[in-house]
Amino acid sequence: MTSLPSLLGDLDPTSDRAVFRQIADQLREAIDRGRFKEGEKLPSEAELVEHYGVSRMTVRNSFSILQGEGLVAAEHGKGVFVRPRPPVRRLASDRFARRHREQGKSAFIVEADAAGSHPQVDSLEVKEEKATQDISTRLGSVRRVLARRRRYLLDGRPVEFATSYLPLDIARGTQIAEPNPGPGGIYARLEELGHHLDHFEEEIRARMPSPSEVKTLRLASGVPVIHLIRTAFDTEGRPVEVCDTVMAADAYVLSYQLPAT
Amino acid sequence: MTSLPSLLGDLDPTSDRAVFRQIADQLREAIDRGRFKEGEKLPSEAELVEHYGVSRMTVRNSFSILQGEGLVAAEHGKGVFVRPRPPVRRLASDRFARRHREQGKSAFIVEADAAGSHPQVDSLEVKEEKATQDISTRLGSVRRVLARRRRYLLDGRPVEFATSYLPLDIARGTQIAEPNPGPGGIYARLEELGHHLDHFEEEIRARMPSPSEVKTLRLASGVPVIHLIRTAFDTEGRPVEVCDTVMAADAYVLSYQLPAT
DNA sequence: CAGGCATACTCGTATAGACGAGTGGGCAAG
DNA sequence: CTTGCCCACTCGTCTATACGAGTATGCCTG
Repeated sequence: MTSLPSLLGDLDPTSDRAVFRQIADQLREAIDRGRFKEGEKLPSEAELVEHYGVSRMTVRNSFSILQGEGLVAAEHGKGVFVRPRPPVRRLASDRFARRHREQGKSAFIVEADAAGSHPQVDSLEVKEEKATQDISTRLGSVRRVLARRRRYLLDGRPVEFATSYLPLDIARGTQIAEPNPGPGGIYARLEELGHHLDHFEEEIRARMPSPSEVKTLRLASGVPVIHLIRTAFDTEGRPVEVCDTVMAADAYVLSYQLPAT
Repeated sequence: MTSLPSLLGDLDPTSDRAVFRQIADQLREAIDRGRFKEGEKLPSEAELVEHYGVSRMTVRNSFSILQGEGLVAAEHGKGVFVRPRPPVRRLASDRFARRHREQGKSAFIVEADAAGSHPQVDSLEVKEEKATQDISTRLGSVRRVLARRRRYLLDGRPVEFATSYLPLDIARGTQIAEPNPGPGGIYARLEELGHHLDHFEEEIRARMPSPSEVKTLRLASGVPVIHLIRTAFDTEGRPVEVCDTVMAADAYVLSYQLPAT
């Protein structure tokens, strides 16, 4: 065990590239080439210290680069491991089509079942509250809204956190204000209430998570979030719902179909 | 200058939260509350060492957390600054509509001009090459493809890097294989060649950038990329182009309209 | 054989010090 | 006044050391 297998090369002392970057480069390349496979343990800090003849902080700096890239994850007491690329969940753009709604189950549950995963919905909160500036603008200057918060899990792993906002004059006193909105979800209820849906607008951003998002989604470091804001419009052009969704980016691929007209 | 303005509190020695995290928390909160504004300089490492009575590495650890979150950026010799949230570029889902194409200018140029920014296209490369497994699959098992690579800049800042892949039997010898594809871009040429476009499929992922992406997009640390793969289908259902796009996530909001049918 | 403990190995946190390198301002020489 | 140098301040990199805490293993004891 004195010398690491020839998986890793030597440092170039003449290079102006910082040592900890050189080490990170070599590890990254070894991972990319499959020398270290998904879930596999990297050499320990001590082994790399020995192999490269550098101090421990330097090795740790290298690891922290790779963590920032989402390539590896450290586990206290065990080692540093190559992060598995988790199976991703595809969100098709037609998931809110009326025909799906008519089957009664929510899009999330249906899709997860189809993929053979165990879906779960969590931390449901339904309450009236003051609209933020942004939500108010999107809903057309409403002051207070009904907020429906929930977290989605797949095989026990939280992957998505979503909040729906609805104007009180639409939602108050209806089943939409109940924890369980009934078959087909709130879109089905909206249509029953005479708010026939015309189209959705979706805005997509990606960014690094806030600490609270890291917590609720149990995100590894180096995993961004996809922030999706969907507004539902009825046939009169009125916005009837805004849904604010934060997704673990390593769990999702969004998919859209656009006409070429 | 002996004591920092009361912008920052004290450490809680009884807390089990690591000191460098407590410091990061305080700085983050101060930034969120606007105590430090966009572009403003944070206290220097030395000042924080003094204020909190910790070692320099501990302060640097705190900064590295905030950098990982994309909240701050260090500038060598100057200080650590609150990252400005750059103005974002919206990509509408109808940007490839035929009516836009008929005006002759590319979507990027038109949109940027409209937003009052100075657009630029860069590092153009057009060549035939072997298709990767993924591209080959998407294009329907083609072996070799025409690849068109280009980088887009906005007011001098690179924001997007894109590669279009086309089957050789469609593109070879046409103006599509020229550096300048002519007015309306390659979609206009495809239609002229009889490949009438029917629809597009877009796949969206978000992830941390690779080192080479950091370089070509000049990304600050803590900025994810949006990875968009668009496939264009003609009216016969044949995929005629795959466009692989990597965007700086802090420069873009994607926007889609979906029918509620 | 089963349970529990000791131990070695892992990463996490923190200190202290050293030198390098980029930036900007002030001062001195021309 | 202008030029150029020096210096103070900034972050970047690296070393060496120490202790804490989580994990796994194997041995020892009952």
